[in-house]
Amino acid sequence: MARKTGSHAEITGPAIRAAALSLFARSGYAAVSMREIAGEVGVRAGALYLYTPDKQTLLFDLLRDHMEHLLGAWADAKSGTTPVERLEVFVRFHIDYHLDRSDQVFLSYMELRNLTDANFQSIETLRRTYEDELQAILADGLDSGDFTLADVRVSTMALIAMLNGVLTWYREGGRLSRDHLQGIYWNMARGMVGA
Amino acid sequence: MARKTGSHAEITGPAIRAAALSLFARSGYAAVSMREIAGEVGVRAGALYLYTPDKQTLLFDLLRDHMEHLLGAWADAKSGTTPVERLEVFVRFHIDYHLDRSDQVFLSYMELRNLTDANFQSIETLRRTYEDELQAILADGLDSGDFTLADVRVSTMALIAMLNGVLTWYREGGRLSRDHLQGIYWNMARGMVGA
DNA sequence: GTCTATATGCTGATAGAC
DNA sequence: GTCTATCAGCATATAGAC
Repeated sequence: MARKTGSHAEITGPAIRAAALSLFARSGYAAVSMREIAGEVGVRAGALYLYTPDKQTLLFDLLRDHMEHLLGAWADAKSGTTPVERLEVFVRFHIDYHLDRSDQVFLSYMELRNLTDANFQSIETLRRTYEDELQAILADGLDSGDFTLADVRVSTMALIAMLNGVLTWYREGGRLSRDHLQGIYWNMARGMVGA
Repeated sequence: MARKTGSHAEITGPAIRAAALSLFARSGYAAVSMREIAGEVGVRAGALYLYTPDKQTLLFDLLRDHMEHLLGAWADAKSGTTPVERLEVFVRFHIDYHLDRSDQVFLSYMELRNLTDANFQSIETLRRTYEDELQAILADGLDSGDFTLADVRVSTMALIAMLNGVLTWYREGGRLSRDHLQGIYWNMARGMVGA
């Protein structure tokens, strides 16, 4: 039954977060005003403060939810027995996730510097946890002799940077299908780690 | 002979640009005020407008000068006859340049969205010119059979993203020397292109 | 060349009516 | 739950004194 009052808590809350995500991703946190976000949602600026104590918390909640969702999705997706299999799963998962949630991903590495120190540390911990998942795969592959690489940490950072880069240029519906793209990146990743 | 007037045009102009570069890199263009820049230089906000028509132009000039300097430095540094040699020179040059001018490089891919459309197009053209230098090396190596790669454009973007990533984590004076770092990245790059 | 003073407008956030 | 009205402060940029 649709309610007849002016109450829209279940709608407005998520709408505010969606609008903030989209606007922050497009223009940057510092360049977006609370009035703009409210305008996108269809309410006045004051109404936003029923859903967030302040603008900083709005950003932080977006980043924290993203990181937690990413870690949960990876926990569900991770599979494979050999390091090579597990690396391939990681590469394909990472690309899929980044293309499906490009705004969240983009935000989460563009707006880190606009977090307060405490909030930044909190996000950094989550991000490091995700990096460690890849690092563990590489370390296992180095031990088992499946991979040939000079430095596990450097390879981890290089792989993540390479994969993140997809966001800066790939557009769905263009020359390359997503599956084809993943295949190309998986080949490059394999070459990077000497598999 | 030192002049005795209050005129400091030769000092203040560059100082403004240096302060803007540093502050924009640390906090982001939108979050930095003209007053902050002036404060860093030791003048009042109004004095900045003797050196730049507005804040937008100040940002644009920093990015344009960076890109032009990068292209000039690469023109001086590029060498090697075989594609493999030329790729190694590129990898080492790119890392050196990025570590030597990390603020400029960081700015030039964090603040693109704060440029006006016309200014953005201008910077994009320069950036694409640089990318094309790497892309030409890969295309030559593919033709000659020195490289094995599925897609020249994808490999170009992947290599650049991987190399840019150095900025996000490498700190001079740490566990790895710069030369060691370059060697590791060169090995990974070689693996990526099947050389 | 730099200063002070100022214009005009937008900012994040709050108080109280409905 | 949302609105209107408002606060105090800071933004970019300019004008005119020195």
